[in-house]
Amino acid sequence: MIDIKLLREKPDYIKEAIRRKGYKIDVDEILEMDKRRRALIQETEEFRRSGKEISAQGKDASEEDREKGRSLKEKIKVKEKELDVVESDLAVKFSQIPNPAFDEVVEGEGEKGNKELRVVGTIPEFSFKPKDHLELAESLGIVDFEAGAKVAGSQFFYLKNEGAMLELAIITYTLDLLREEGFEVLFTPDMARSKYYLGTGYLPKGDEAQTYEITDSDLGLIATGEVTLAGYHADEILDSKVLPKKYAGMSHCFRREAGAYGKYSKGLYRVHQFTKVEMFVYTTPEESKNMHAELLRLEERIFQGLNIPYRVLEMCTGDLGAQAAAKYDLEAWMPGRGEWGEVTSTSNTTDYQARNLNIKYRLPNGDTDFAHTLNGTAVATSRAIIAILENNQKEDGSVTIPKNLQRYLTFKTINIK
RNA sequence: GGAAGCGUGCCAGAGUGGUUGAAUGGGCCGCACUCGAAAUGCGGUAUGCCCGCAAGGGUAUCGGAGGUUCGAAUCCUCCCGCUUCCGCCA
Repeated sequence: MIDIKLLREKPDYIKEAIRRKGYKIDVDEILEMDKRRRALIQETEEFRRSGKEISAQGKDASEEDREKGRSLKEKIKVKEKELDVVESDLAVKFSQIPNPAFDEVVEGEGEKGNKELRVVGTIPEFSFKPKDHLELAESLGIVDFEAGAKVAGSQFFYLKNEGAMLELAIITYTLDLLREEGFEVLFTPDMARSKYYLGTGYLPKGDEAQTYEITDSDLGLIATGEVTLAGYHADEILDSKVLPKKYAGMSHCFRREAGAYGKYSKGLYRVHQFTKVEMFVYTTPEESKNMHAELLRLEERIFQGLNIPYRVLEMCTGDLGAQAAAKYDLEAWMPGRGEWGEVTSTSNTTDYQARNLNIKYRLPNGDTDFAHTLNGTAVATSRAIIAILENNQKEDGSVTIPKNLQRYLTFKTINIK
């Protein structure tokens, strides 16, 4: 959520921010509700104050005053009920206000407005028609979608043999690299309580529902390690001396992908469960933009190390989502379809997520304020595997393992069975 | 899954109905002492919300939600979490 004081003081700025992101929210209605809320608080508190005067008399309170106390109690109850309704209505509306994009983020609608910053690496030239990863993986015997569909449903899969080992190698390679860069490594829970996945912006209901919920419990399967990594320091006040706190979290990710059946829903590109190493940083407002650049640099380092050609996109205002003030994606070249495909995404959520989850930091002078949080994909193994298979395929259908992964594996190529 | 216990401030730990935001100790910050430091002494040290230009005032918060009472950290109910023991299990 945003700072409600900002809304009161600069409603026009917020209206403009909402417009830039392409949201439709009635700000004036929210301001009215806020006014009403504050008036009710004042009335309630005045009743309470009177009540405290009576109870402060202790045992000596007269029967007359006790009676007065009884009637005040009733009045408070009525006001509180009224206040509850106003507050919960306000909370629903207010939480829909998105995090304003930074001024420098280019305005645009949806994906079309995104800006390509650079292309890195060489797009491979094949003397034959390159196969897509699904065809490669199946003939190599390293993935089994049929069994996945039978046991768990469509868009679930088994990784087999070299495929499974490849996934582990990708993870170990990434974690080694991030440890070297000062990240703490966490293997996180794959489930979280609702306040954490809601607080990070992953909604279980609606047209684009992402999250699976566990029946008869407050738990849901996480759609990303961002949820458990943000939750790690929720309701805490971090000493500014320990910032930035950098975590590399490995988890499985579960996505319902409701309404997302499209052109690329076949194969590993869009699946209900995958493994991901996520980077997550807690820092100060002063440092968050630098840290965002840092996360992007690391994502590039990881993919350069895997020798995968990619391009960097800067998201326009219309493609940031509610949480991010700025966001970059890496798209890897995927020869099988002859197009770029998203492999990472890094967002600066400023204090927006920190407000939802109550993550603060303390300055040396004792003041506290909301921290800034940032997240970025280090590697989502399923999509990395697509890029590795498709870019390193040979005419006979075998695949060469990128050099930096070979030290983690007992084979240098995967051959047709 | 069964049984018992516990949940208080940055930490430890008092407090079982009356002005308790909460004793005491530790930590931390400031000041004094010192050439400097240690030790010692003195003072300070939660957060949200509401009103206010501010000074300041009000209100809430002792795991969470309800309830009893003029008054609850203290009593009652439910929930959540943690610990220990038993069972089961990787």
